[in-house]
Amino acid sequence: MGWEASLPERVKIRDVARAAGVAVGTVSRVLNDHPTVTEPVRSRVRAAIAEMGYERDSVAQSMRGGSTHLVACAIRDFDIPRFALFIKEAERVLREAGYTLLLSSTTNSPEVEMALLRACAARRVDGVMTTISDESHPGVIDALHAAPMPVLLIDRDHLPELDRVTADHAAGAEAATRHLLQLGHRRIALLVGDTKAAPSRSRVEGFRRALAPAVPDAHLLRDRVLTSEDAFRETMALMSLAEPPTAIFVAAMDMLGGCLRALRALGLRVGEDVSLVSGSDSELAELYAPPVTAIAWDLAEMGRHAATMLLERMRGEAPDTGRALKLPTTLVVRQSCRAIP
Amino acid sequence: MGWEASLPERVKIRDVARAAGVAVGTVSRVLNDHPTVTEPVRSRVRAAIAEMGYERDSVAQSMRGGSTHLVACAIRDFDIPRFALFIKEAERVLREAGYTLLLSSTTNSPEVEMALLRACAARRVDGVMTTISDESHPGVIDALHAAPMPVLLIDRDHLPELDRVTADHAAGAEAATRHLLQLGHRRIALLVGDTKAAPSRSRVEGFRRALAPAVPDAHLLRDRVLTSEDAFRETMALMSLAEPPTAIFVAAMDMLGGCLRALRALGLRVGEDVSLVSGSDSELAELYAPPVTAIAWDLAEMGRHAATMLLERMRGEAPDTGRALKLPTTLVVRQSCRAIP
DNA sequence: TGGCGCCGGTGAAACGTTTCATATCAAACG
DNA sequence: CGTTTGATATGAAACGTTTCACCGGCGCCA
Repeated sequence: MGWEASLPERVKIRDVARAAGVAVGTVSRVLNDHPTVTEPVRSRVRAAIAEMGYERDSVAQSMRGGSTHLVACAIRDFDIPRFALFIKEAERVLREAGYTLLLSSTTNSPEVEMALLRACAARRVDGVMTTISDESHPGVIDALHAAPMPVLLIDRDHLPELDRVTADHAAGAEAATRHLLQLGHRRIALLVGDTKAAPSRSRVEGFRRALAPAVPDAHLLRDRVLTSEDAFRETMALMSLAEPPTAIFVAAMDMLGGCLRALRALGLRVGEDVSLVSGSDSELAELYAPPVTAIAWDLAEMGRHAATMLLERMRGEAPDTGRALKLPTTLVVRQSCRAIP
Repeated sequence: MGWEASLPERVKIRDVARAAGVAVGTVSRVLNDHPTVTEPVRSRVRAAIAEMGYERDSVAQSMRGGSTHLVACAIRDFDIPRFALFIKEAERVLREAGYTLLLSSTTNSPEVEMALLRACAARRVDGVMTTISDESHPGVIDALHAAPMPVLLIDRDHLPELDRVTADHAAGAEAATRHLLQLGHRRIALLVGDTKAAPSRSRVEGFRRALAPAVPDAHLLRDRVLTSEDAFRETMALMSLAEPPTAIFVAAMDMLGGCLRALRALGLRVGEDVSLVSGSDSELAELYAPPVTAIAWDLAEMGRHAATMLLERMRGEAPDTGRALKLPTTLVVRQSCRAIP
């Protein structure tokens, strides 16, 4: 293999210095583009570096300097396909700024989240962007505040002292619900994720706001829909009620598939037998027959901004107070909702 | 914020030693569970660690020890939704083994890939799992061999001296093509990605094998389909041919959406006007109307095995020769293919 | 020509851990 | 009782870089 036995004895700054006939400090100054080094020396050192294939050891660099140029991103579950866009853009921005992305799953557990923050501190990670699963968990909140590096929250809005990027889920949910109301729907079911976290709570809030002064039927409000199977099960249950809903607003992220599977299993036609709005847009929503009305927002932009804000904060260019960016959501009206008498 | 000005002066091993009234070396031995520490000393040190909230600095640890417990994963593009499953499982296995995943996009460029390997060396990353965009690029091949850490290839099979996990795309493509042939199709279009890399080449190979002794019509063979827009464009072009194909095998990963968009734009019905097979399975394929016949393989298992094999290699538990794991593909027959006279 | 300031370069300390040779001490043994 | 042995703990070196106090020599001015 090459990497196991006969390690070619990594070349270090000392070897370069010896080869170039200068002191190690001088090589370091060349590497870091210090002005106080004369041209002949600089090029001699550069030549030695090139010839010997020297590569800086960033562990040693971090050891001395402090910064690791590592940024951690932690979310509940990577296989939420839409989140890939967030990560992709965040990684791009960070990479172009010389940072490396470190990815970790929180598995939706406060304990894991606390462990993660500790691990980031131990690794001297320069910055963290993360969701958190339970906004009122004191341990996690303490850990966030005690973190020795800047933390940016993804889609969480309850800690004004931290930077955060969110999508306007309340407005999205309100618009979706109004859309259904205008079409004459009164029995509207809502599927959301964990209401311990902002997105689901905001969606419920927007839902209630649109319904007011009427209040939602408790039977039609289902939370803790976290997996595709949950969505399948809840949809089955909803449509088996004595008085089933005339419309389903499947607001939990990427749960449309589970819902559609259930409707298919029940032999119900979307748009005909039950109207449908998805809380997040996807190719599936776009290309399904009929195409499914959905709430859309720009996850790539969200990732881009998250990375940018975190970079500013790490560089100390940000104000003392936490900054909030709330991205707009839009309702993409398609053909999955029918007017009812 | 807490992290900016008044850093609470991180507690180090020396402070713990002083508090416990022992030498730093002793604290280190307690931390690393060395047997040569008496119980009273051990518990005294443990108490001091707990009380002071000491946390090991893993940068310093790596500095001295060598291992960073970092594993890099690099693929072309994260927003290939199916790959999230791979990453998710790989991350889980690695995390449970005490490693942290470092994620990077290669942007399908050999230069970036070479830079990435150098950066991994500089960071003293313990292992790398990666795709590579051009299997015959000498620079990348040299870099792979010169890498000072184990490298595992994802879905690449051309370097027998390296570990690798692949899916049997050739068999999948062959099965899909036979399926279409049996239904009477003769003009079958194939959309694949970059044939500089194994998956696309294997798919073409399986396609040819099924067709033999007939040879594919060059007009119906489209490679370099890398984005959804490419798939859209190529599908439009194919169906506008004087003699359009009766079936499309959209074998490039996650390109089904683009293809379906084009067919919809042309007003062509899947199954009726043109048969369709997708080279990778997805919710879209499963739930589309009609459901789309697709080639499936277990990406989660692929990620799991990749991580496991890399862990074994890093621990030196693997044989000297590169190991290959080829996951089977299955053809999930749905209703997107019609028999033709 | 001698003193001074300045430029370019040097060498060592420091970062926080692990490890290794060494010191200490009690028990065991002749 | 003196010596060996074995078990624990100690202190310093080492990891590879950056930085900083310092030094030699050069040109400039008196």
